[in-house]
Amino acid sequence: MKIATWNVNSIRQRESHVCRWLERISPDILLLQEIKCEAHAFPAAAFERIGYRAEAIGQKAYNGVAVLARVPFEVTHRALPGLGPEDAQARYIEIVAAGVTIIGIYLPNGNSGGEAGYAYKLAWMDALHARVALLLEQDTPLVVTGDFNVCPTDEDFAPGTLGAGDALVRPETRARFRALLWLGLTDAIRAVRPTGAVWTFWDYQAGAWPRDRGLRIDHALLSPTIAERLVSAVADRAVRGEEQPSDHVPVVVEIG
DNA sequence: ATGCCGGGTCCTACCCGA
Repeated sequence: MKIATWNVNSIRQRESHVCRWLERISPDILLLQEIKCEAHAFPAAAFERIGYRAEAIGQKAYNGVAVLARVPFEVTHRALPGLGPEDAQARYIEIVAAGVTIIGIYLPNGNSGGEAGYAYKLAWMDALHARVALLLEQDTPLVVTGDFNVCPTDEDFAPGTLGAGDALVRPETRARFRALLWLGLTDAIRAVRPTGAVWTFWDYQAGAWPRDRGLRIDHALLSPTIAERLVSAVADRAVRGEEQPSDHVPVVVEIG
C-alpha cells in the first residue's frame, strides 16, 4: 500500500499537477493540505475520472484538507477531537482504509497572530498528542501524515533559512513533536535515511529552489506494526521543478 | 531589518504562508 501526503498550495491552481502525479505514481491514498477552497469548489470530478474518490474538508481562502483514494475508505473524523468549538479551521481528516487508520493534518504554522497564534499551534499539537495516544492505547494500526510545520532537528532546515525563534523550530514545538514520537511512532523518512538533508519544502522567494535551501516539514509517522512493514519513504523533489509548482513536494510511504 | 514569490479575497491593496 502506497500512502502519500502533499501540501498543494491551492487545489484549483494545482489540479493538473495532482492528476499528472497520481497517474505517474499511482498511490493508493493521497492526503492533501492547503486546498484553499470550500468543499463545494473542490475539483472532485477531475480525480474521479482517473479512478480516485475525493473527500474534502474546506474553508474559504485558507487551510483545507482532503483525501484522494483509489481504494475504499471511510471518513471517521472531520476535525481534531478535543480542540473545542473554537477550532473552525479545516486542518484535520481521519479515515480508515484497509484496516489502517490514517490521519491527515495541516498543523498551524504558528508564526502569525503573535503569541496567541503560537499558543494555538501548541494547543493543536497537544490535542493531536491526546488523539494519537488514545489510538495507540487501543493498538490501532496508524499513519499520521501531512504538513506538520515542524523541523524536528537542525538537520531539517538548510542553514540560514530559519531563525532560532521561528515557530517551526522553537523548543516548545520540537518538544511536542518528540513527545509524539515517544508514544511509539516512527518517522518514516528518518527510518530510511537517518541523517542528511531531505527537503519537502522550498520557499518561492530568495532562490530557495535553485539554491536547494529547503526545509523538512512534511512527515509520515507510523505506529509499530505499520513501521515493521515499511518498504520505502521518499520526498518526490522532482515535482518542485515543474511549471508553477506548489512550494511543497509529496512524501510517499510504501507499506508491504 | 525587510522584501523577495505566490496563493487568497472585501477587486485591489492587503493578509498569510514558512
